[in-house]
Amino acid sequence: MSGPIRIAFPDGSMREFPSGVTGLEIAESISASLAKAAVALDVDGTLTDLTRPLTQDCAIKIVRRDDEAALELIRHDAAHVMAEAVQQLYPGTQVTIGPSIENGFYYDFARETPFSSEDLEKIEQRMHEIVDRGETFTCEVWDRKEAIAFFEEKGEVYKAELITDLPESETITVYRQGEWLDLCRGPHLPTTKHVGHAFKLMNVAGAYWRGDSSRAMLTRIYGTAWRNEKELQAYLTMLEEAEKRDHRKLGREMDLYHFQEEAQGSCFWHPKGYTIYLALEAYIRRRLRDAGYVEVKTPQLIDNKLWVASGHWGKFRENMFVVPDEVPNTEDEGPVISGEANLMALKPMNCPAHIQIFNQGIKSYRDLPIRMAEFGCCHRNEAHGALHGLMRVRQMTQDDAHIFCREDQITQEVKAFVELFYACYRDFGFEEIQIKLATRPEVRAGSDEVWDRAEKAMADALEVLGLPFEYAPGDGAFYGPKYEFHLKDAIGRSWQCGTCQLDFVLPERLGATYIGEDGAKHRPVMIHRAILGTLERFIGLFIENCAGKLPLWLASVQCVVATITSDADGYARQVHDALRAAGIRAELDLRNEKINYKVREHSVQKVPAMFVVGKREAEERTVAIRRLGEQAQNVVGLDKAIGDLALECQPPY
RNA sequence: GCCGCAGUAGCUCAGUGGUAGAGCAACGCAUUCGUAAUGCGUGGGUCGGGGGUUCAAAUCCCUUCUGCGGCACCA
Repeated sequence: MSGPIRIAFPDGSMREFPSGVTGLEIAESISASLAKAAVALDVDGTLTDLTRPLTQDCAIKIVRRDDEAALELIRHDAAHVMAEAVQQLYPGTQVTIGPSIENGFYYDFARETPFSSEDLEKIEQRMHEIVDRGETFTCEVWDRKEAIAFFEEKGEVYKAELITDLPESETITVYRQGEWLDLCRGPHLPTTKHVGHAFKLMNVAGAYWRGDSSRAMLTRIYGTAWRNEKELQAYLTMLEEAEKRDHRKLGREMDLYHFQEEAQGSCFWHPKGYTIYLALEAYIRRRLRDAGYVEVKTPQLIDNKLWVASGHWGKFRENMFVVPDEVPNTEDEGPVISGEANLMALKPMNCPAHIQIFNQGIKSYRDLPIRMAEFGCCHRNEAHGALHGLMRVRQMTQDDAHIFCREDQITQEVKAFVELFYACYRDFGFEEIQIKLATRPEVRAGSDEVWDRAEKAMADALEVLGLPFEYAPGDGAFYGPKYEFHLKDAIGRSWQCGTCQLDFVLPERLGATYIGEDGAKHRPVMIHRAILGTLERFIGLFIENCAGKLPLWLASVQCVVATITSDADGYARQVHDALRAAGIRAELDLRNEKINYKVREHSVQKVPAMFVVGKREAEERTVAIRRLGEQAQNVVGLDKAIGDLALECQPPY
């Protein structure tokens, strides 16, 4: 071994150790208790095994089991422990991959018969035993060929394939825990005992080998794992709470909308739900108008000639509903459709139609940018398994718009859009918005050179705005790169809402031009953009985000006037009329029920304000205000109460 | 579309081969009550659809549809 190496500690101090020293030895040199608590070593920002020899100068941090950083290891190790348990209990089951994920871990198995929920209990039981056994995790470096031969011999063809596909430069490491071992990059905790017992297997699901739908379907078991029982319980409680704010459940309870099998994936908006929808649409319409947009309306059903020209027929057809342009056969016998008619399609997007409007007449460079908006109802033939309440529907309405501009206007237009986007999201109180820049997909239109330019323009705009983003390679639309703005639902699933897509391709395919300063024809660039995305998904997410307690301006019923006894009926009607006259969405509850019952019912319905009136209020011309979620009653003069509420019902824009 | 699970009254759910149940909701009657469930009574079902096994099927088998959780795909 060469000379000593210099180790930097988190407090800034520096010490020398002989080359080959391990994290465990360093911890021991500090204190026995630290050595006992230590589970891994952070070397220059990368987690490694405690027993790995250090041979270079580096900055380290000793990770204790209680540290946040240990969670990932606990989860990854739990996956290994689960895999061992499964192979013990169900010999012949092949292991594939098992990473740690947010809140837990999973492992994909290849097995003829699927796991049942009783199997999960057994596996969990065995996992506890393996943890108690407390085998040491040891890392071994194997020869590539021998490793492949070993796994093939064992019948572990998936593991063998993984090794075969690892780059030559990669060292093949295997982690052993007692009798059991797995191909793994590591790092791991010192022993299986360190996993602890705060884990739970959650569910079984199918998953394609290597995420490829043309390959084998494996069985995935999901689990959750935490540092202690308290954290585990807190997580399980959070899941229960989240279930209560599921927009599908709330939509039914609050009588907002429903779905039924005759129109799967398309929403039936009830009066109360549609009130929310209309209020939201009106809001975004005001925003767009003031941001210099014009609004249009284009056809639903369009001949496939246009879809062929736009490229949708080639690249997007499997997601389109196609309709033959013919009179259906009305005879009882024989096919309804001849199969020979010209085809039309329900529009899956508005863009080609907007270009048709742009193409009418001659456009000058002075006309640009043209910001053309449409609350266009689109249909997409989504796979059955993809449908999910309002989040994933087949009929959707986007707050869609296309900005036709010159290349030199791209940056300013994109920037203006992103600013408008954030101004709107602030109004809804969404805090966590994740931005992804999705780049060229495999199936695409347009030259690489055009894509280079478009992707660069998109990245530059975000950098100018100082907004952090991640790349989503290959996720772009077939005509251009895009920003995806993601929001999370109640249980943490991420959904794309807003979008902003740069498109050099469609204007060319559909022959859009403008006359430049030089008197020659030029191609406009097209920016496809949506702030809320689809109204359906956005409303679903927003309902989950506020647990059904919508802000006043969006609440379908903003105020209920409820009487204590029928003596106050006449006055209650006056109050109700006055509320309506003030533009407030109010309802009247004159039922012969106790006030307790009425308060409970309207609270469950999440009505934000109640005006309770009895004999006293009628005599004094007041109302007893009770706000949702509060116990207190506030007796206020009628005119002031209505004035204040009307003010509060104003939309944020 | 793929893997798994589920489908019983408007909602939540019980019912493992022998006459379809409960709570809430609805409806009727009584009750006029001061801030989260007043009492009594009544009606309500092709047990998702189709086929099969059986003397007999909500229950067992096959098939199909839809929903749920993932995967794949995507706003």
